[in-house]
Amino acid sequence: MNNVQEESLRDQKKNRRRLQILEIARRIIATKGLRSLKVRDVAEAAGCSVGSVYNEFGDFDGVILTVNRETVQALTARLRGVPADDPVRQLYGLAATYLEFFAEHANLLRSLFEHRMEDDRPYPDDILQMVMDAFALMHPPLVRLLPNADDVKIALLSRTLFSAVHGIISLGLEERMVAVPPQMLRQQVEQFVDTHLTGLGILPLR
Amino acid sequence: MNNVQEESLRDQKKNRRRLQILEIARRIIATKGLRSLKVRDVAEAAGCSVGSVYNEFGDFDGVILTVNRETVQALTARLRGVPADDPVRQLYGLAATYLEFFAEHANLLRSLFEHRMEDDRPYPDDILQMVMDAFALMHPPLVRLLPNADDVKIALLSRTLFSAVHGIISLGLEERMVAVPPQMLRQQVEQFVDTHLTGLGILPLR
DNA sequence: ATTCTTCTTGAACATTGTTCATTTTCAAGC
DNA sequence: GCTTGAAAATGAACAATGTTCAAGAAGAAT
Repeated sequence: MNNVQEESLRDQKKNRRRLQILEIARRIIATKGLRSLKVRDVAEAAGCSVGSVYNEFGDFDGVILTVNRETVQALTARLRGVPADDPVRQLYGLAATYLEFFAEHANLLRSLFEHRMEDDRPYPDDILQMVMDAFALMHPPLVRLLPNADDVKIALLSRTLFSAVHGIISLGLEERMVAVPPQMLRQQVEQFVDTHLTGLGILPLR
Repeated sequence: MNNVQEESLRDQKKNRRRLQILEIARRIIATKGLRSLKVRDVAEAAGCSVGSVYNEFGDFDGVILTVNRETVQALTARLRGVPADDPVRQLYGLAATYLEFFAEHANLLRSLFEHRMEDDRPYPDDILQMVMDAFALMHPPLVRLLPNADDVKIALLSRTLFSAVHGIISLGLEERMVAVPPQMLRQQVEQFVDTHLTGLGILPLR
């Protein structure tokens, strides 16, 4: 049976507007940081009233969370593009790709990791799950490299290793903190993964 | 010569008030998070007007930054208390102590690492420097363990390793993100340091 | 064409950071 | 102790920004 509902004119406009609001919000976050994102700026740039933003996203956090959701989706897509031919190269590739993506979209990533909800409302579960899933992308290559290890242990190792890389990169790119030159950071991450794989017995000691 | 100026009544009150404002701001951040910190709440709890807060700290960021400054000072003091008898134990101790401190003061640490300035004003240099100094506390034990290595390389390694530990802990304690049980996190950090020291050739492969 | 539903609007409101003219407080000089 | 001048405290007013909602506009249904 055919459930394809033809889209009404109303829905078309609604969708177009929704996309435009998100595009503008993302651009502002990316260029000027989350703290510079203002409802009125978004509404004006999108050519609609502030009420429409609320009508579409419930509250302003809704806009931010939707941008964050799309950020982690884009990140995951990029990470999935890393070749899976050789597991060791794949691990290096995941770290290097994360660095690239973070460097390109630093403010968007900060929005994803640093945004806090008002009061104590919980962060949406689906976003958290997507982040964890992205961090689990080191799992398959690690399984191939450590075929005798417990699968639960590998899952934990994957999260740990990716979290460590995240820490190195997010602090390294923090222009607030004595900016590490990008080229040096790349080397730094590579060296780190290298040493850790050596410690796991995957690479030979040098 | 004796420069000890006896403190005027005026200065006494000023200092007392300053301390009280900071104490209250810290308590609010620690218990309800940075986003719940409001000038009026602080002023009321400190028994003074909002103007006095501004008079003392310039703007509201000034209050936050002062709390953050004291947080990194307290952190550094705790890290300096780690015994330096055995360098390997010292490294484990630094990681474990960071975990402890982070777990006890999660919201204060998040304020330190996640607070962004309005517009694009730069984060105060002295705070950044203090954070880097704290992260450099792994330098001395690493020098002892790798006596033949280049000192600049060790400095970088110290920052890398501490940043990695920071990433594991800050994401692990993120109750937003599928909370890792604290006991497990401790093990996780220990295992991580273990593997990395093995990769550096400091510990034997197992 | 008419009616009904839904969406849009933007002025009004609520919250919160910031300023500043006025008042108060304190210390110094007489 | 009183006077006076400087410094600080006050809080009402202002500014910036998130949020709501009654009224109107736009599209869908008949």
